[in-house]
Amino acid sequence: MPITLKDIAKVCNVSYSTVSRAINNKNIRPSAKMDEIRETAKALGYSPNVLAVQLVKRRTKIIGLIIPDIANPHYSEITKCVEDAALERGYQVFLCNSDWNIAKEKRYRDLLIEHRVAGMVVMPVSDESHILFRNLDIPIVLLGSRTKERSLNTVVMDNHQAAFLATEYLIKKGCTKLAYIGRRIENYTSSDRIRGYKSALQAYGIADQAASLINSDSFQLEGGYTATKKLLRQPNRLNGIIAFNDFIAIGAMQAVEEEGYIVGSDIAIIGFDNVLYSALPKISLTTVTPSNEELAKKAVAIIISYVEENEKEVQHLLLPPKLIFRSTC
Amino acid sequence: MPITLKDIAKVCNVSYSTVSRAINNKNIRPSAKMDEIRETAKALGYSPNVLAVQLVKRRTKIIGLIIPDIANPHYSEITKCVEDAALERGYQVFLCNSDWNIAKEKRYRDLLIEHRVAGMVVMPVSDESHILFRNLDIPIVLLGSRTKERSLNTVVMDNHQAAFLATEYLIKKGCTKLAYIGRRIENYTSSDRIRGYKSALQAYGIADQAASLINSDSFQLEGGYTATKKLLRQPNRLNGIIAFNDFIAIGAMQAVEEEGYIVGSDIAIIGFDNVLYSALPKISLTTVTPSNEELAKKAVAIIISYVEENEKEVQHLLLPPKLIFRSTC
DNA sequence: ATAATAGTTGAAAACGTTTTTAGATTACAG
DNA sequence: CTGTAATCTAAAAACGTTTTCAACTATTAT
Repeated sequence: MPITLKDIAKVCNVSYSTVSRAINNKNIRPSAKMDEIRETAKALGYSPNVLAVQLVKRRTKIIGLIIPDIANPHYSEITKCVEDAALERGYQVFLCNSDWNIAKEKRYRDLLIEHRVAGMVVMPVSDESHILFRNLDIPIVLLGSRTKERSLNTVVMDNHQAAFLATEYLIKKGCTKLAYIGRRIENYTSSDRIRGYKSALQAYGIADQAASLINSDSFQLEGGYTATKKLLRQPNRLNGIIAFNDFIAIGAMQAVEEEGYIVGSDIAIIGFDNVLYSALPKISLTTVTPSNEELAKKAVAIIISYVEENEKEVQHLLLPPKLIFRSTC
Repeated sequence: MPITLKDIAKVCNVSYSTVSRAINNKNIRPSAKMDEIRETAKALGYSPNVLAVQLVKRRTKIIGLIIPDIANPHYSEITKCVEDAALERGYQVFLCNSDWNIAKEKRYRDLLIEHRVAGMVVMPVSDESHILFRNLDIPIVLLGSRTKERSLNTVVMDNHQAAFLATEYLIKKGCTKLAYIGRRIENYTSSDRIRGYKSALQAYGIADQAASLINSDSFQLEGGYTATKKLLRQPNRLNGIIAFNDFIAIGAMQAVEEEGYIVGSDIAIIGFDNVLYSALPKISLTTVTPSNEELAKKAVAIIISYVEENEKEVQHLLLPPKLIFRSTC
């Protein structure tokens, strides 16, 4: 059994409250006795029972992180950033993998509440799952997705601006016939990017018939691949593709190459999210993304502001997008 | 403040110990009163305080997972598997990212002890860090790396057999001049694979001059790339490469292609670990790996056997390797 | 109807801390 | 020396549970 305060107290012939004070430096003056207590604590290998501490203090230093798929590099990178940001502030991360499963997400939500976490950072499975996190009297931060109800804190990239930037970049690179490949889903991420795409078209006076909006069957490689194949069979070949995400973009690259065009010079392609694959020399996809570090830092900061500074206001943060220039444009 | 047992007890006019029993179904017979208690608990939104439960039961249902880099797909996949395996047994994962930093690893070790986790699954930063986990009176499982001291549980792929299998496969595919690219490091993973390579050479009567052992500068793409470049400048061209890991293998692929040879037909390449990239159609690397699910399941099972079945024996599990056939051989 | 038994219940202790309270000691000024 | 303030210490309460124990209440067998 682990050593407790009482064990140390017995050895040092003091009460265990004195030991507690010695270890937490709650004494005004340092003294020989205090030193002695600290030394025997170390000698006995004392390790404070965080469970007891948290129980009596009625707060934990744990942040729950709910993400859809830790094996996906996009999420694992964010996880790393959240972990780093938490550690920096003295907090730990309780990892929850919802597996794109809303039932699991709910289960984890309850579990985290039972564990009395300081707060939760959530990348929800879908927009419907947002309601799971309302009225929880634990601070919640939605990461990377906006929501209709304004009661939840959000930290997201400015997707409108991001898509605008991406489209503008292609136009400035000389692209005259553009296509946006994505999924038409009732979802802020999607609709913001589409809006951004459209306002860039307008801002640069690109005619409607020179800019299409194509549906992808999935968010994966295949979706981008088949959509692009279809696009390339149409007359009046396009020369710029904005893909909803990097996977779709990589699928598009494959299709473009198969059809005998050269990615970058014949057809420029830009994606979103800066997935790990995109950096591979063989792929080298130009993409736009928020800084994950920023995203994570802000999210953690919001939670801590609630529990430590007694913040009450709901926060909605829009982070500026960042273009990552590589070889597909 | 959250609802407690006492709140429910007050409403139902019973003692709080009765409420506890009702909620945990510790009563032999179901009765109307029990149902009433459970209903008011639900109505009030009762959520048990796990901290208190864990304190009094003197055990948690948390497994600490210490890995070097969650953003690396290799580790994030294992993380996912550990998380799944834990969830299946009713445990949760406390994620710790050591960042290849032994000081951080130590800090996390202490933190997990303070949290009184049920056990730890560790993928150590280096062989030296093994000693951090000795004599902890918490069950420890080293995942994916063997250690000299037999006091720690280990679950690893049989690296000797794995390298043997990989080499044998190349030989049977018709490769006559082989090279192994890896790092010569005092490390079981490395040395076991080298031994496996050598015993396959011996078993199939490959002469020493037809089989080299090349050092890679790093475990990354570049290491494999430069080593292969060097190899290809030698006379009497090789036709089969066994790389210590997939990154080195992918680097080697790049070099092979640059030198004008065709991966697969001219020069076969096989890696280890089945990193996520390896599955990409553009890469499609043949590789050998353990089943991460198995690895994780066994590790979790060992920890649970200690805490729930009072197991005392240290276990050393060797998991069979698995060849993943793709297009580089 | 009564005794024996089985099942249910409430009080209380325990888990390992922090923190409040009140008491004891020290220090210092008058 | 005494009185007061300042500081330190021990005891006890609290955090929210589970669990033991003893007391009680049904239930069954005689």
